[in-house]
Amino acid sequence: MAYPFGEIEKKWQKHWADKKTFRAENKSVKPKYYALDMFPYPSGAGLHVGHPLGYIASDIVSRYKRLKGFNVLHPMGYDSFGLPAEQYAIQTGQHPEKTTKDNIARYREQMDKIGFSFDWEREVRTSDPNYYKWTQWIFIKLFNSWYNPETDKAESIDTLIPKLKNFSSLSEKEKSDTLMNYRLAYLSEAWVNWCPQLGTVLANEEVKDGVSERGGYPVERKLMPQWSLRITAYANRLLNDLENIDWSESIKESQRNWIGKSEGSSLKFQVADSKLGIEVFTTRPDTVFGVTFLTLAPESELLSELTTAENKKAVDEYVHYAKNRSERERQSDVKKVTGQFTGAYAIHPFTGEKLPIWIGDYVLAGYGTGAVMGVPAHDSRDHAFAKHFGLPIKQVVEAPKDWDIQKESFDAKEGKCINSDLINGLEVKDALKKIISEIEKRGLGKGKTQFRLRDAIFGRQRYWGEPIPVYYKDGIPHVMEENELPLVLPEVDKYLPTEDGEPPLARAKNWKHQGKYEYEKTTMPGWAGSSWYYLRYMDPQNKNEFAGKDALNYWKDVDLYIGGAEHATGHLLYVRFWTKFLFDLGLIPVIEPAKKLINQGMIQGMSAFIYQSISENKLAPTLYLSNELLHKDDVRSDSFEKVEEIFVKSGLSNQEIKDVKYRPIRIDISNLKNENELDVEKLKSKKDFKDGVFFKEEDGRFLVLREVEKMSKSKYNVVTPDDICTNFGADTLRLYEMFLGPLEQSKPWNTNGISGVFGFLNKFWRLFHKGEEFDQFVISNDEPTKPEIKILHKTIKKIQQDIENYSFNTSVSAFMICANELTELKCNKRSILEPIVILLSSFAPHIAEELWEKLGHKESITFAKFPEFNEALMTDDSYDYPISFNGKMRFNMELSLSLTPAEIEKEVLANEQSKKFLEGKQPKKVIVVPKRIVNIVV
RNA sequence: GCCGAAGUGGCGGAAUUGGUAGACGCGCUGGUCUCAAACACCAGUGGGCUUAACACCUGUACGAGUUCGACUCUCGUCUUCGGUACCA
Repeated sequence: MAYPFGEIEKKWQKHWADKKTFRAENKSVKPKYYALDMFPYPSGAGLHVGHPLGYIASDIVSRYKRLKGFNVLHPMGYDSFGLPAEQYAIQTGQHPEKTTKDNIARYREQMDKIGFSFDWEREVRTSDPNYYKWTQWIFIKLFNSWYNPETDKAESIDTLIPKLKNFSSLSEKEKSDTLMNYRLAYLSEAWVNWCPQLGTVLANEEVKDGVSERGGYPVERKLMPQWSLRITAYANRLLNDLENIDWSESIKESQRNWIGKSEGSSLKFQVADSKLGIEVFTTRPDTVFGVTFLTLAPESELLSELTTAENKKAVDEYVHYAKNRSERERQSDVKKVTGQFTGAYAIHPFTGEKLPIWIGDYVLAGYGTGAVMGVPAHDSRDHAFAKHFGLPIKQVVEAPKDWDIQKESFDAKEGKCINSDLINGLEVKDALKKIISEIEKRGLGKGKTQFRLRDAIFGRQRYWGEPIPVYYKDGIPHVMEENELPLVLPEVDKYLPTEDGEPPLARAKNWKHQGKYEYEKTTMPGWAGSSWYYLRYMDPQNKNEFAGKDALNYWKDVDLYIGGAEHATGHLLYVRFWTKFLFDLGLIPVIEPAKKLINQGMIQGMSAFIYQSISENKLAPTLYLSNELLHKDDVRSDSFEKVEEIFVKSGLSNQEIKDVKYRPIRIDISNLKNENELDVEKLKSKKDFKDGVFFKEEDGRFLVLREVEKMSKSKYNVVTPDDICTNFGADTLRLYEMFLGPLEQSKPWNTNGISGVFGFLNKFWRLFHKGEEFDQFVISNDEPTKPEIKILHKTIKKIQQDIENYSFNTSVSAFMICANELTELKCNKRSILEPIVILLSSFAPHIAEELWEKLGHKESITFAKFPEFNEALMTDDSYDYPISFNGKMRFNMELSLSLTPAEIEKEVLANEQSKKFLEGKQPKKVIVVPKRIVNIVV
């Protein structure tokens, strides 16, 4: 008989909600602890078993910290603006707000069933006007700020104006345009990732492999006026401050790569017979004597002036080609070298040589100056370009012997400079210093640091996002007054772009600032609201401020932040950026949002595939083959003869039958009977499959192919936590998700081990109960024995250490060991069990509350005190020493811990068994490690 | 290509500063209980050798090395997963 988890869990979930057990106070004498989960986007698919993994971990820590006497802030909310709800709205006409509300209700219901200790009074939703009012407010602050390089922080734009020459004499439009070059939120013409299918631009990190991350649509480059945030101003600080936060090395490394700092020099090349100059950025100015050509990006503005008449046609054609080559193509054939000679030449600033000027799409317009100096001998890309177009290759750094510079470039930043005039003979490191100072002395350029990081495009041509609080007056953008916020998202008749290609907001009727001025029509990107939500949780109801000073100063920053690693270069970079910005303005007391970050591993799904026939002939019925049939060596098996028969009957010709192909298609895993067998009848009840002909294995089973993939609705492999809560209870789900393995590791979901965890909870329950049905609560008040005390203290120590190391899988094992040992001792003593219930309460709170109440406590176990362990009570007087000979363990020997190493040695050597292994020889050496091991070298 | 993480039984995974490899759980085998099943309980379970036991050999991706002693440290090789991709 299983313990009554159903009743218990319902009872305590209600109790916690009614009593507001987990309410956090903004004023407290207790130390604070802020445990934050990345809030979810409430998708229509509901919560799957991957979501709670991190939530359970942070919940364990939160409950543990409460027991340790902390005032814990553990909130939850919803990142509720975003594309899927809008796509759904376009399809169905249903307002995204409605969809979002419904989805949130479902998420909430699912989360409530798992027994999280969230303070629900602090819930935030980014799509709520009371919330996005402050997102807009921060945008206005960004607009009104610039980054002062001298103070190295953001300041009000007012401090910039006195530094600008002749500013007051400029026209309004000119003033606006000038300041736009400085504002941290600014409007500019920018090359963007335009996704025609989604009808919007995407940020760099929303594009994966040249297609949109959501939906997988092609992305092309387009020049458009765009609102952007000047995150690049913070590049250095975003990089340097990584040193001081306890985040995983892999996340820090991806941020470092994303920021991509490189040091080098700018260098100007004069164009021959022209006033034009071309500035390049290079990290290897030491190779300047190896330059044999220059390459410009196809987007370069200089092209029109540079290109000679006879090359104009070819250049135009190339530019056209390069522009229309989608990002995807560019990326998929990186190896393909393309380019075009402009006909123009540049003058080498040191040697005066004439260098041909080329364009090539391996040069990116957005990085550096959009121009590179070609040093084919020491840069593999330049090398490939030079080889392809037959340009000379000139070696200027010594390479290892037998290195054929014509065949392969020598890119390493080491060796002696050769053929290099004034830096001849210098090591690269020294040559760099010397040549940069020479470049600076001659006024050709200067030492420079370049970042890969680009400014973040902030506008989206979409409906379901925060309106940007900007209006246009005489073509000049103005931000709204703070007291006019929020700028509420207007109603529209359709969620599609207008016929003229304007964003959906252009459909809003009479939507004008003060009834006169056009509002900005783009909305903010998905990451806007999530860039500061951790602050709003501190004071979510505040009507006057984004959060009150007292709350901000009390909670400060997040102590533990848990979420997916996929946000490494998106959200996690933006939230750091906004934090630093708000700090610069004196609005918050911290420069980093989270001290500690843990990336929980992804819980993958097991997709199921079956083979489907595809034929050109429409008359052909669709056949489905069991997994193994296609892999049989003898394809002419009985089944295949039948397959052909069917096709013949449908009127297919021999050739058409030959052309029939089979492809694996995903089917919903709810159609499976067990691990790899399909319930054919169930699948046939679905309309897409009802006319299919299914071919089974000889034994009558229809097998599917299982493959581990990301768990997602579109892959039909989602497992929700609900069934487990119903069948085994939330406590089992919580323990099981932790027991699966280390938190940070990705793993496919399988329920094979769940009975073990469930069995443990029942066993634990039985420690407190007697009778046939284990329904009589019986506890003894006897004094505990020494072994019982030892078990208790060992467990306290282990659980505490494991929680502090976020090693939850091993704590679950420790609980199991503890229950096994106490069961063995038939221990039902209050003095042992009571503290263990407290330990367990962070992991399995419902059963713990119930037992706690039965133990006679009136208050929730949340307010109990975490027991302390005493090392002295855990140790025995003796230790069972493993005795090894030449490092090989041979036998064990129980020895008193009071013995000195010399005494141990004597005892061991005197032992009968030792004599056998010594074979009469004298031991060369005896190593005794007290309380560890004895090793005898023979 | 580059960066990061990781390779341990049939499976998920344990193993303090280098100190009994395989904890705990699943699965499997045998048994007790039961009319039967479920639950529960007991015993066993890396591989090899041996009729069997005692014992022995071998074993943490592979190959070397350091050490009294290596899953753990060093060097090299291979594989898998994740991130990233012409950033000059």
